[in-house]
Amino acid sequence: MRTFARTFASIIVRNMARQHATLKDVAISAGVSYQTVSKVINHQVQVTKETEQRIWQAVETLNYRPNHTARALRSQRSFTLGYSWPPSPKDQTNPILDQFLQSIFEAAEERGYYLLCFPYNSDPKKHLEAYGELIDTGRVDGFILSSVEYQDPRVLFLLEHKFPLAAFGRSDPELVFPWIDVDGAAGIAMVMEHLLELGHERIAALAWPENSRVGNNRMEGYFNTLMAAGIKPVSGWVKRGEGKFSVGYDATLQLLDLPKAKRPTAMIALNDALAIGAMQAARDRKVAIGSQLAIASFDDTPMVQYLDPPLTSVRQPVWEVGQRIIPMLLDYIETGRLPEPTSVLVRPQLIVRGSTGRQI
Amino acid sequence: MRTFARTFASIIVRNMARQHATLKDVAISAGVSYQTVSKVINHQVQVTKETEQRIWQAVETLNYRPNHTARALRSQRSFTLGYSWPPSPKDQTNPILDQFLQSIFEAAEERGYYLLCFPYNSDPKKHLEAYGELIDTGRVDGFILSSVEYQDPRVLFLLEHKFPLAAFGRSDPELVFPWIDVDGAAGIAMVMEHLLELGHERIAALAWPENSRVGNNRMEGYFNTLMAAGIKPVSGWVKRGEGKFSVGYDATLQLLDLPKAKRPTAMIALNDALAIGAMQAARDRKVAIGSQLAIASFDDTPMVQYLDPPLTSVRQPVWEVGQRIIPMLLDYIETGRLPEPTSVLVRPQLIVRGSTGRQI
DNA sequence: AACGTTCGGGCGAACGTTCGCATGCATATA
DNA sequence: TATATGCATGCGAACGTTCGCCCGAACGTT
Repeated sequence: MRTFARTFASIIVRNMARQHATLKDVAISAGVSYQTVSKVINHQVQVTKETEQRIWQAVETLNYRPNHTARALRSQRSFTLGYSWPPSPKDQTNPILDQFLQSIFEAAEERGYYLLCFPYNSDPKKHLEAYGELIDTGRVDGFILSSVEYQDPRVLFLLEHKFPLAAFGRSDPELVFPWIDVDGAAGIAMVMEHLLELGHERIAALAWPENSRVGNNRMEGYFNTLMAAGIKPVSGWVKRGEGKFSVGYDATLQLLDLPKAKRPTAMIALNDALAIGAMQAARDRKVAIGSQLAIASFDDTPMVQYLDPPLTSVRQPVWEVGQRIIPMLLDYIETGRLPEPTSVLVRPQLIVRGSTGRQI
Repeated sequence: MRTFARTFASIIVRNMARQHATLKDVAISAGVSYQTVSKVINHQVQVTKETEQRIWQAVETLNYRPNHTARALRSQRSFTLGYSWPPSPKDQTNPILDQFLQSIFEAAEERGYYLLCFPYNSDPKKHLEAYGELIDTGRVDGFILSSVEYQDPRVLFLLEHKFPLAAFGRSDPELVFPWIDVDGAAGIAMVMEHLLELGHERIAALAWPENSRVGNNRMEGYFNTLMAAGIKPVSGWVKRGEGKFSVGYDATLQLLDLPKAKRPTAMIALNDALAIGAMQAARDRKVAIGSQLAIASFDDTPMVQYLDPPLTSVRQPVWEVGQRIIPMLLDYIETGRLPEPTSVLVRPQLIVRGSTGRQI
């Protein structure tokens, strides 16, 4: 037996007697039928200047606002977008969450939409149920997704149900849906070229596990740049693991404990936490960051500018992503056709700081 | 002339022919009237075991889900809560946002509610309009507020409109509304007692401007503890400014450049960014953090555990705040009476690390 | 035998919109 | 003068629920 109404039934409905003006009130005040008022408000029909004038006048004096729920019921559209994202682990902060949210809220509001946010259930099956419920109860017109992976169950589910979505991040190339992504390969390539220019040729990498879509994309920038420079990658110099401090710390200790001839002079990290771990390892081994070991990373968490030395990092154009993903989704919802272009790749920006100071 | 429907009129309504089962479908399938189905689903009426059985069976096979919009229209309740928060400045990350959001999303979902998030408009007048619109269009049943200040316009507005709210943070004592807050005074007092135990008696403070409600509350913990220990506060040792790196850095340099006899041996900061600035200043003046100068702060941003040395800081019980604020608001909405207790103060937790290491 | 009570369930209405079509009137056309 | 065209507006219905009231049958009580 389902229980979707378990709380509903027991609610004591409050009567605040808060009366809003309705279409009918406006109609009476303006001396027309309420359907005409509706049409004027929605700019659907031509009326005489005077009638229109009277109607808007009445709207103004009665302080009329169309009831969203009634409008949604009749038009079968909720003007609401669903969004849920994986929470960041306790020992880390999501560096782009706030900005991304503010950006999509603003872009959505501009077109008359709001965002409905719901918890991220770590059990994929239950998480998909949440999407199903929002769809079936008609609460949302589409979804924003982020942290998309290969064969992402959410993407597959929504495609299967032919329900509109737009994602921050790619999935498998053969899955066609609106997405926008930061060109991670280009970002790391910028870092690599920066290091090459500084004279580094022995560059290690702190990477993520091989099943990470985002990680693999960023690492393309590493391998491609090395290849283009005619440098053969050293297999032991690519360390993989979770993107957290301890992984970066341990991996870097291993690298620094290599015999001098086999030691890298620079390293890139796929995110800031790894790089911060690397910096601590360097300090513990009395290796001067910047001059003896250059370190650079990805994300540009605001506070890395205050590390000692400040960390060179790649900054994602988060605000832009938010501003662009919303129109993609809304165009899809409102026209029923995939937006053109269906997918967008934006370039990140390299922020050079002291951690990649000139080599001695 | 208002334009609330400017986008609405021009929308090409898509016909995805996505058919959901309705009450009537279930009723036909179960051989009863659709109103009876409604009552069974909402547990409002007694029916025979067999009838109920047939109805739930039909619900199951047709995969029926009550249409949220219709339910909201009829019952005049949206089962949605509004939330908007001030975006963090570009050079800082909001350390508790993600956890707080996940917590309130989860707590709300548990009682059948979702959160509608909308952008924070820095112009207070326009920002209040957003609240007004959500109220007037019936999109939300109540609001969550955070970063509440003295004479907070949002609080005043909602109280005036008698619209339900619950806040993370206090406002003026004479304003009665549901709120939950972290006891900042207690948090700083814990830090102060920790420093006193270590033998420090010369303790400076990096504080916020005097019009900050949260800041003043935290500083109570500073002054009260000093007074209780019989230590007279030194006026020049309380530095005030925005809670950012550069302020902490500059203020600390000033303190460290005092003649040795007038110099503090420890300092507290009202947030992590200030403390990180202080640490950098200490490094630049070759002052050993922990032994020569103890530094402690408030917030416990995840990454401060990775600073060198790791930073002693006060951690807010963010998850708990989220779990408790939602029931406060929902009880208020559903019963129409202020929740009991109307306001709650929770204690933060002191996390001791190397930055307050033993004094030499 | 007449009467109240309880139980199971039905019925019409309402929530506030939008939609499709009809209608009346004035103007232009045959 | 009769007929087509356009314009401004009205009308009934529908979206999918919940709500309040009614009704008939079964049961027990006087």
